[in-house]
Amino acid sequence: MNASARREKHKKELRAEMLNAAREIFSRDGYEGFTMRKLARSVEYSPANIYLYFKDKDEIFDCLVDASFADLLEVLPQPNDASDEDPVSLLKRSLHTYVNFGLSHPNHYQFAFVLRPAGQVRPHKQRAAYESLLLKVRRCIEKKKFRTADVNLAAQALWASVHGITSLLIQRPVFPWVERDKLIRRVIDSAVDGLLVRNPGGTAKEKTE
Amino acid sequence: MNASARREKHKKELRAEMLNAAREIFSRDGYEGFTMRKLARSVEYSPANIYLYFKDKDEIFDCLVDASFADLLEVLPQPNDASDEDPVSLLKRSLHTYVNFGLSHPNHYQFAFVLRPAGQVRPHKQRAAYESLLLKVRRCIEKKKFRTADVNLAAQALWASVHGITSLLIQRPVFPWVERDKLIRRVIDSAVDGLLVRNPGGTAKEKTE
Amino acid sequence: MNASARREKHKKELRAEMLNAAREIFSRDGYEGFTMRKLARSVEYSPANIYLYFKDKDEIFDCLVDASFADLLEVLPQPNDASDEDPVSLLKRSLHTYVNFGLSHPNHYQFAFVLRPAGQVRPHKQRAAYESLLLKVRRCIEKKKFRTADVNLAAQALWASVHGITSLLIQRPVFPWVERDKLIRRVIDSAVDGLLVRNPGGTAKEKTE
Amino acid sequence: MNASARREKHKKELRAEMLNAAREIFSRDGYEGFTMRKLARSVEYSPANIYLYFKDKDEIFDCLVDASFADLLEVLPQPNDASDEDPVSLLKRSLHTYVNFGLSHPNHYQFAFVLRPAGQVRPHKQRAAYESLLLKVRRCIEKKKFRTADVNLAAQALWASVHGITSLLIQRPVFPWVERDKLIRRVIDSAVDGLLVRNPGGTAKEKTE
DNA sequence: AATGAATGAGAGTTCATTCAT
DNA sequence: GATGAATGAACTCTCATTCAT
Repeated sequence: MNASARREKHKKELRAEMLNAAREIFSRDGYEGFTMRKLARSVEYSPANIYLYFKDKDEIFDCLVDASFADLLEVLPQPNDASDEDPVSLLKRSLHTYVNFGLSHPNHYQFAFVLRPAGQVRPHKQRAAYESLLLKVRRCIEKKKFRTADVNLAAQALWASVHGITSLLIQRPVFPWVERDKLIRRVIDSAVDGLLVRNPGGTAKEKTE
Repeated sequence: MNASARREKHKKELRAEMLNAAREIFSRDGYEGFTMRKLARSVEYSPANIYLYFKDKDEIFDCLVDASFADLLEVLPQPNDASDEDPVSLLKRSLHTYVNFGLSHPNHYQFAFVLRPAGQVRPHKQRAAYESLLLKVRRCIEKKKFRTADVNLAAQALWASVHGITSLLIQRPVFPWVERDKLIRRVIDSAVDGLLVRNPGGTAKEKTE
Repeated sequence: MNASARREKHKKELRAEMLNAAREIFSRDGYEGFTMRKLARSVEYSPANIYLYFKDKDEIFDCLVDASFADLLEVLPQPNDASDEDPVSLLKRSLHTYVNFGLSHPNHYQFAFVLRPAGQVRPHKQRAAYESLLLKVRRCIEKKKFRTADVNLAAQALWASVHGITSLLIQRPVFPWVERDKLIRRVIDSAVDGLLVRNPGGTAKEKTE
Repeated sequence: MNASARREKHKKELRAEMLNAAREIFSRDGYEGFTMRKLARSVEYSPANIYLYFKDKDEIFDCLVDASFADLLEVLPQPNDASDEDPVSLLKRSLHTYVNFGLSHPNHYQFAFVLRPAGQVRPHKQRAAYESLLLKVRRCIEKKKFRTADVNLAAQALWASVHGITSLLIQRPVFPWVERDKLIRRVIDSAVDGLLVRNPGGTAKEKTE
């Protein structure tokens, strides 16, 4: 039906609008700083109305976390494609994508990795993102590119580095950072190159940044 | 005056006691989970009494952040001592100290680098810690150990890596991390070695972890 | 009109269905525990739809009270039938009926006599039930069975007793009551026998319960 | 200290004032109709202030129930005194006291026996009141005044009657009751006399009311 | 120096009710 | 006849903060 379909659509849009406003507030003010009333004010509806779209505050939060991980996963290069790409290059590309995702969706990133880590985050989707990294690392190991055979060690070291640069850039925007892209490249290159086997020819690019 | 001096001393002690209790609560319960009443109960004074020592909740928080940075600075190897140590080795030692400080004082670390990034952090002491890192990086550059001459680029890349591993380990204690020390060494080695000049002899340790 | 008649009928049925559901909820959850939404969910209509059948929550409540009294009246022995029954025996039978009605329709009884005494109960139907009692008492007096000629005094004393046992049994189901039927009989016998003239022959049954 | 003592006293008075206001509201509006805000308005303090005197709504309610039973117990003739009084006469006196207590403290009575019986009332003091009745009934049985030897049967039948008249008079003040005292006497006399052995001399007063 | 008493503001949430469709 | 969407008002309760003493 046209009427009911329009209504359905409107409902979906409103929900999305609420989620966007909520993400903004959560990121700006933190978990406890978010209030249903702030959200209501922001979307210009009554507080009560929000409860027609979400059971409670936590449901909103969980929705946002899920969505953030889903978005991240979507943007990450899938390990199955890029069939003949050099695994190290694919890996670096992935790490760049990760950082860029964080920087261009800082709110999403906060949800995924910073906010409220104490309150048991359902590890569901989180794990999927980590698995995606594992896969790419495993490829490098299989192709004898890495000095280590410990997939988890390598993956976690890499994650640490990219998380570090991403979260610092997001959380301390006023710090006098050097040129952003150069910095990111430096971090990722060091983190990956540090894992490579030291063949005479050296995969590591030798240019002085 | 003896009496007033004693009083002064008592006041200082009480302030310190309050700050310690506050840090405990802040890091156990988070920023919003901290309440003046909890603090009052903990130090066994009335809530009102706290206001004789601190203007408000935020002042307490800021004090703690400052103190955390001060503590960090104190523990970091001072660049002037250990004059004849290899600057790269000194740098690595510093980075390890940084991570270890964070892990053994997670509360301090949270204050210094994670909590409430929104509320304008006064960059005061924060900068001092960064300066300390800059100094050590500068040494490495002066001694031609690094491929880059950009002190800030190198320092920031290093900081990103160590912050990454520190904050992840603190914030996600339940994640199935590999052996902690090995992971930290891997991160720091990669980050630093990635900056080194590639002399044939290679400073980078070649052992497969 | 056939169509409109059918509609009228449907409307009546729906109203009745709503009232039944409402009674269930009112007596399960109490006056305040009843919510329009619960009712709506129970009859599987929208909350708004209820307002087409009832002005508001209170109207529903009042309807139920009225209905309860009507039901009670229906079940009470009508004074005109059983013409030749001993009036005392008829009276006792009525009182038993009253108590049993209360116990087997505790919801009705709560509505009729316990719930919301504050909110002005419209005395309409309530009075009819009392009249029915008056009639039977009057018979006893006319037949010289009672020591008192004050119909109201006798009726009210009787009502007090049966209301007492009924409401206590309903409201305090966990109390360690003695055998229920014996207790009820004891209450009613005392209440009625206490009103009888003390003829030597004595109507009062002399068995030790 | 004078100052602190005065404060202590003031605090007690305020608490008492709050309890009185609360009882009023609970009785008028029922358990759910009572709100902390109404109470606050009534004592002319801020809602928050009430929480300095009572943990929450339920604590207020429980206090009132306890106090009501305590008051009732206090006023009931103690079974140990009245050494040589006729046990039947003592019993009747007790029942009159019970009814009068209810009528002159209708709010207390509501708390003790009507309000919120569902939510587990702590049976503590309630039982004490019942025990007090049991004792007096037992005396009557020991002195061969009663036809029944079942203490609980007799006690419960009596309780039912007096509860009936008390609660009706309280809850339906607008009903056209006959003269109150006469009615109460009639109910109690019937209830007790109905239990007596039928000796030729008859304890039952033979006057036609 | 210390505190008991008090409060305004605000949190999340629920409810009866309305109204355009 | 029926309902989806919306809301104002109210709820209990907590918090940071103040002020007279």
